[in-house]
Amino acid sequence: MLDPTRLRLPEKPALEGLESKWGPAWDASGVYRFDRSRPRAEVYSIDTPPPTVSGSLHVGHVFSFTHTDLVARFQRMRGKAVFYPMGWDDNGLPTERRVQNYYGVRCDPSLTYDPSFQPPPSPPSRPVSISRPNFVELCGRLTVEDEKAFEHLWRYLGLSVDWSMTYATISKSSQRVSQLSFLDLLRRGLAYQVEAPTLWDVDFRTAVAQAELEDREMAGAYHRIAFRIPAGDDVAAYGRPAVEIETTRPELIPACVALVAHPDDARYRPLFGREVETPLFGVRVPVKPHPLADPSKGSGIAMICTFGDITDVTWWRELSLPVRAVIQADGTLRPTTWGEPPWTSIDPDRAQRFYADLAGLSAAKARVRIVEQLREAGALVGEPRPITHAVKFYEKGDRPLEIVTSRQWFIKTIEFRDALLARGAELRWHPGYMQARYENWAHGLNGDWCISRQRFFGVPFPVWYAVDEVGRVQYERPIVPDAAQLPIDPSSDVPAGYRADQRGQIGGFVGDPDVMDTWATSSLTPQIVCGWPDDRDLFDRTFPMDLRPQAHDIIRTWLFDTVLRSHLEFDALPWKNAALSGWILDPDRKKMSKSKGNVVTPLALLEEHGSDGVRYWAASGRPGADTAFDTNQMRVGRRLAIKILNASKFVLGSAEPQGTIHQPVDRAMIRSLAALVEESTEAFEDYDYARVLQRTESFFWRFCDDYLELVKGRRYGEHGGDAAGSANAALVAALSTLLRLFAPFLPFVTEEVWSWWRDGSVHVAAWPTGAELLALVADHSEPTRQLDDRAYQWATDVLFEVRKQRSEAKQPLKVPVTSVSITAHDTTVGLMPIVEQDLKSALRVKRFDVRVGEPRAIVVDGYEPLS
RNA sequence: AGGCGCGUAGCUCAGAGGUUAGAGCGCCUGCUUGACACGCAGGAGGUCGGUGGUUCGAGUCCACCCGUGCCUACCA
Repeated sequence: MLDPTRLRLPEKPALEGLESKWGPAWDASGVYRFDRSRPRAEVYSIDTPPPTVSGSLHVGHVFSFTHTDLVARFQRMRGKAVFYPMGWDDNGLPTERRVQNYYGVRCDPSLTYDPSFQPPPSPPSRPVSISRPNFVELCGRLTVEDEKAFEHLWRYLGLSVDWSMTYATISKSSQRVSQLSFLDLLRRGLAYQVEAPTLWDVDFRTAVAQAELEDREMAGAYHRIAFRIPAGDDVAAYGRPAVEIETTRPELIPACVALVAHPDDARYRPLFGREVETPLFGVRVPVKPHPLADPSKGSGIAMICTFGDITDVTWWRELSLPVRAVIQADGTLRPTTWGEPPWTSIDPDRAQRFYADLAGLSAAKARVRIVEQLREAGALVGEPRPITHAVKFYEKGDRPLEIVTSRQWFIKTIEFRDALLARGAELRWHPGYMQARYENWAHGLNGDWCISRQRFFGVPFPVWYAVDEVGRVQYERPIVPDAAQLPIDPSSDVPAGYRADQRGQIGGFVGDPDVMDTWATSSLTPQIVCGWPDDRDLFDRTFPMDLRPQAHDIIRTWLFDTVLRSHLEFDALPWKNAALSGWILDPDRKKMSKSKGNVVTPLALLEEHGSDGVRYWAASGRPGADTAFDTNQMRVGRRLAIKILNASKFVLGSAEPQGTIHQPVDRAMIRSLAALVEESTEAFEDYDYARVLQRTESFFWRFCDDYLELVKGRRYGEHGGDAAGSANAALVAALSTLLRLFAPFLPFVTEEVWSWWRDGSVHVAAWPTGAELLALVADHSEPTRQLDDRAYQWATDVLFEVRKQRSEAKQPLKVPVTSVSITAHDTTVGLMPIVEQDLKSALRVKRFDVRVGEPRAIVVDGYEPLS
């Protein structure tokens, strides 16, 4: 166990510089390299979240990535070949935005590639227009820089990633996987294209998915508006000349196609099947019954517009209404000619006059204008009533979403809802209650997954369309490339059987202009990292994966979509376990975010508190629990690391002679350490790393404060070589065990100490077992165990009591205690000979006067005056 | 509105039905002790959010309520 010739103890051990010492050493020795010769059963594979590189890593990333590393290190020490790659999510809108600002450029897809283009040295005030390939090149250039900075931080933090296995979501190989999977879904009819109302961001001018929505509270107003019931109609049944609706979006009146009320609503039943006239525009629209209409909302009758919200889409579809769309892709009201279907009016000139004022305005401006018009026309009943209400936004957007009809690609989701719920139940969630969020989301899905985006930097749809003799694009029959060709970019590559000069020509072809949503590629991370489909050997050794670690706010996107893709592709779960990390909260309990200006630079944190210190803080956050940002905890972690250095120096500094562990106190310590190991292993297997750290730490402090103090004199040989040998053997065994228990949490300090006396890395040392400790002790009979435990307990009781009295007497420790009088039960008194020597040394007590009696008393009689 | 967390010392958190509810930080009092002053020893500090219930026994289980955070939803 201990080789004195191997021992190298530093004079003054310190934490400073351990990160830059061990990072490169691990890299050189390859301790974290994945051994791909191992069979699936001996592999532990991790589907690491690829952080978005356009931006910076924040303390929340450090927090959650540490959690994954803890598990990876545990599994590695358990003997698994850990498959732990690292990815970068450089695909998508955040990168586009960052490149635009960083270089001062804008993508103009109509331009052609300029091979000699160089971005201006500093961003010009007016952005430079560049072609899509040039733009994509700049995205690549910038993300490479970002990825270097990210890797440096992760290495400094001590993530035990195999750095030879990094991937980027925009890389050629990721694009190949993404396009292959898409084409496979297309072939099987699981991906389809359709022109339909879709959620639309008017600033980014792209479709977005349901999963990217968020509600924001906005100021708005209810407008009560009168729809005239045409003369000549029998209005007696309704009894009034007009019906009043309430709306928060009066600017959509020109897009109104019907009114709707609940079928059972007696107030409006007389109107069902009749027509009413829209104010200002005089368009006749039917009044229809539908159960979704809520009699208690507004006036109980609503106008249906194409399209104000998702309910409008439902009504429009289910009631077979026409489309009368006014909001354009850029969010302004379109020019429209009244008098032609569907823009028919009883008074087209009047309608045209009103509308001329609105055309071209943004929705917000049109709202203001139309309220004036309605007021003048007498159609506004009362004044608008201000309210605040939840409005749907694209999560990265600045203006409310609109619903715009456009041609988009979808992946079938709805019909798999039940199967996906079953997959969710099959997955092991850590913590378990996170499954509810997945189920919430699956239950709430209201459409298939829209994966096309009208953007530039992303994985292109690998399809072209023929253009027929009259110039129509044949969307129904996409031309697909051969799998071997992938990845392709249809905007520059040419389909088989065509020439490049036929692009955009009659009888020629066009490429699909869109790119895939970033989640459409991110949802394939298991396929990407495990080598599907080109590296079948790697795939068989790593898939389905063991663990997906991620934050809980992207269950509805990354986790759900990955389960969907794996279900569709392999009819299997992509991983066995999902571990959800919580968020980092401010001291005031709000989620830390950049906008609040309270994000700390992670590297500065690591440098100040040491990577081990920061990891200690992160590891104290239980799976799934939101955790307060607390530099105090980092200081505590740092102190623990320093304590490990010093205690190790003590243990190793005088570890001769080694003997058998035969002293009751030593045996008791070893047995309780064995119990800790068993508990820790079980907790770690259940992903409860926080518990392991907490228990190990608490054991370690007691070990230092009580056990080390108790055996200090003995191990220095004050009570003979045999007694010293037992203490030394127990100390060395305990140190070896504790270092390995701490290794996943504090990789730097544990490796440093390990290197003083052991060959190889602690991070590939075997995870400790209770059995290996118990084997060091010969006698485990019940009477012996009880005696040992009672002796150790009694010794710590005396330790505590005498320390307390010395402290109250304000006596320095160097002052010897002349005698301690002890009154106790006879079984306790019987323990005194076992622990008396240790206690005398530890407490500087000259003599114990012991007698049998009740009640128990431990009394310091006096202190020897210093000469 | 429905669902899921959380509520324990001033702060951050452990307490897996069973002695007198714990730790760290902070605070107070001592102490340069031969691993460590980046340290050591000791002390003060609690109606376990509330009300009922189950139990020999509840911080722990059940019901309801309060506060707080998040997820979800077709709120015109």
